[in-house]
Amino acid sequence: MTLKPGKREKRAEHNRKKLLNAAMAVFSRKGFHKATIDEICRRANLGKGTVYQYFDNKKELFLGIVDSFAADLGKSVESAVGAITDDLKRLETAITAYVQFHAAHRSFYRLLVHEESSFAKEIHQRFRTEYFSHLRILEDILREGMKNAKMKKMNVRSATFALVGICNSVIFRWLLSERNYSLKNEVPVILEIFLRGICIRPSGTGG
Amino acid sequence: MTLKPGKREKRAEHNRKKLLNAAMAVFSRKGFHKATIDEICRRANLGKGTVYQYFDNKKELFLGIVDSFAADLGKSVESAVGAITDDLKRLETAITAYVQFHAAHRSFYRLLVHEESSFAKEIHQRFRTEYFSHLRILEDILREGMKNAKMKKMNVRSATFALVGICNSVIFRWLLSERNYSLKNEVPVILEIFLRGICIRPSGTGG
Amino acid sequence: MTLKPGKREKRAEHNRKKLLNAAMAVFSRKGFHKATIDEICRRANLGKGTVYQYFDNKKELFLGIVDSFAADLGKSVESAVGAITDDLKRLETAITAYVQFHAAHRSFYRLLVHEESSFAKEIHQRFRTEYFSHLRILEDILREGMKNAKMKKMNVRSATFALVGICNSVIFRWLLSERNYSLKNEVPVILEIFLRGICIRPSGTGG
Amino acid sequence: MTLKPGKREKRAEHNRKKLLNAAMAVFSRKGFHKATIDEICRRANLGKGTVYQYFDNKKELFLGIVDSFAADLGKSVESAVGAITDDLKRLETAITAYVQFHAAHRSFYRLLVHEESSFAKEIHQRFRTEYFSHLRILEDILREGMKNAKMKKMNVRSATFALVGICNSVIFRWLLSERNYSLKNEVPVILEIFLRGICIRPSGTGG
DNA sequence: TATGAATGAGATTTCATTCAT
DNA sequence: GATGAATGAAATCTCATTCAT
Repeated sequence: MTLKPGKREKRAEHNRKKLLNAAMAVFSRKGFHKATIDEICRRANLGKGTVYQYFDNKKELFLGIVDSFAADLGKSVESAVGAITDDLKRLETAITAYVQFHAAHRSFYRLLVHEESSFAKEIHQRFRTEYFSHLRILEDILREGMKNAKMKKMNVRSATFALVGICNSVIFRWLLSERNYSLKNEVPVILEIFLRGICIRPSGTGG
Repeated sequence: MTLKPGKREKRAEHNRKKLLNAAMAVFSRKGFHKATIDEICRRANLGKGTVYQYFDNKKELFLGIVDSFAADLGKSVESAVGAITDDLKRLETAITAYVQFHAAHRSFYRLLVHEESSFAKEIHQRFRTEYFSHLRILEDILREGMKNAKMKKMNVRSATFALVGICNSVIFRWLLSERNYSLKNEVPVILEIFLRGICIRPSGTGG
Repeated sequence: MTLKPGKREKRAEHNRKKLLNAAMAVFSRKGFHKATIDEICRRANLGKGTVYQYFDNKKELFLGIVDSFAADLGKSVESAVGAITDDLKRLETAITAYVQFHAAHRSFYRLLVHEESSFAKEIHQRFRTEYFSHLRILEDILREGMKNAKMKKMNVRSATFALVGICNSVIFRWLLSERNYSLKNEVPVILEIFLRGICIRPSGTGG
Repeated sequence: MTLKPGKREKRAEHNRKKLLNAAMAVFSRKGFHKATIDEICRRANLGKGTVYQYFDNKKELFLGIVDSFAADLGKSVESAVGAITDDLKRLETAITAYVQFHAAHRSFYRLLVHEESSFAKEIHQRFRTEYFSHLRILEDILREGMKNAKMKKMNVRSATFALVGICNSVIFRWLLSERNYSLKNEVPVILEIFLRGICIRPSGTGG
């Protein structure tokens, strides 16, 4: 019980890590609200009070994870990009790193991007036809465009999701902002990117 | 309280609607978990028990809203697209309808896409630098590309969000799926769309 | 909807009966507390409000059943005993009628004598050994007595239950009374009946 | 609040006991359903949550009492019987212990045997004549038998209750069983015991 | 410093009863 | 008379947080 006076901080750091790991596991399985401190500290093999030694409250614990998760993600992308100089290559590498990091930490990704994952899934399952009737419309348009040789042949579903992803992200940004710009004005941007991409001369790039 | 003597069912339907509206308002302000049945029925000017006459439980109430919301969104996009025949025009119209519908129902959109809106905001505010260090990297790449005249000049932030949107959406789709395809293989798709768009002949269109 | 003025009472009586039957069924399956008015009137094919036309409240409905049940039981025993004159024969007949009536209405019997039947069963199952350790002791005594030829050879379990039944019933009576007599003084009565019965000359009667 | 500094477990055990006692008191006054956790923990001077630290739910709390009660009853009978060797003496002692234990814990006995004591009492009071019309018949028979010198003179009411007790207990046993034996066949057993007792040679014993 | 028993505000849900139609 | 939508008091149970040990 009595540690050499030098080991104190060591143990403290160790416990903090144990807690973060346990919390990460539990939060991403259960979502923020359904996760309980009890389960977290049981998993960390630490007393409940100890949690409050290191984190002010449940929310701070959660944000503590976000913190370290975000830092890791940043580092991961950064180191992947590394010394690459070609812009497009850098972009590709960054995207790959980003995507793979999330695939590797899928559970927590869910937590961050679609907080209540189980719910999202349920909604999807129940309203595949209902909720995604607009998705269907978009799909139809794209499919038609491909048939008419106006659009590149590719996985329609992927393209649709990409489009919706752009839209949602733009909307999301707008919502988080002070909303002092018109969302409608973003439509051309969305359209431009989705239709023709951001490259000036799309010739001469490998997939 | 002042109702035309037009039958019981009339009122029943009326109350159901009142509940859905109240629930929509409360859920989207507070998120699913923080919203309370109490507040919902207070806002609807109805007794607590009445909620349970129409919905089995809180979750069903929530899904009841999603249901009608999704139906409305679908109808909105559909009717906007209407009789338009040109593919690209259809697409633009659909996107506009989609974006505007969400802007008009922003509170509920938040609920669906980022269930615990307040949380998302908090994360953003607290970790603007931390969490979005990868965002910064992407931004840098894009900015550089624009400077080097490799990419179109546009709002860097918008472009970045568009890119992240595509990525997230693709990841999300993968997570909801049975994951029997490799996420890594989606990177070229993302890249292709983001860089060169989905149109086959990008010539002759102004930004 | 408008009945001939003479049929009114007819229907009233009919509905009352329907309710009593439905209530009997539901109460005896679920016990008093778990039974709901809803289920009762659904089963009776009558509106919820109608219950309150005939009975002041749930309890009165319950007592209404007890009432008619008790009346039936009384009639059943009475008519069985009928014109029989011999005392012992009367007794045997009465007991048979009593026992059989309860067997025929077992569900409601449970309700009356062991109100929360499911609970009683659960207790029995969980504590067969625990709770009935005293039962085991009694059984041992009786078994021993039979072995030593002091007691008649009979089903030990039946005899034990009979004994406990006497005890419980006597205790029960005492509890319902003003308790102005000593329960201890009842022990000899119990013992006398159980050991030697209430007949004066037990000789010459067939079992 | 004033506790010897003797460890956490000490207090834990102490609180568990306090809860059991409080629960015993409340349950036996109100019956299972009318008893509230609130009242129980108020009486125990403990927080509501504490109840759930020790017992999974209300039912388990209830069964927890049954458990300890049953154990005590068993011990009580056992120790009373102790080293007594004579069968009849053992029996008498056991019965006395059994009866007295219940008299001492009358409130809980009520709970076990007639779960909703208040109800039983109410029925008795309201239907003394109705419900017990069959009791009256039995009483008449016994009274007649005593007058005719066929039965021993004793408190008619006590004898009647004893008889009904035997019957009910036998019926009860049958109900809890798989019912693969005929209840009717138990009538001779009941009759034999009630009329002539279980002793083989009833001669030479005074009432 | 670490612990985990104790806490109690607060949430969901049930259901007997009322009363306008 | 019959109905069943509306009601809201009341009950059980959860769990983040505190604090004595």
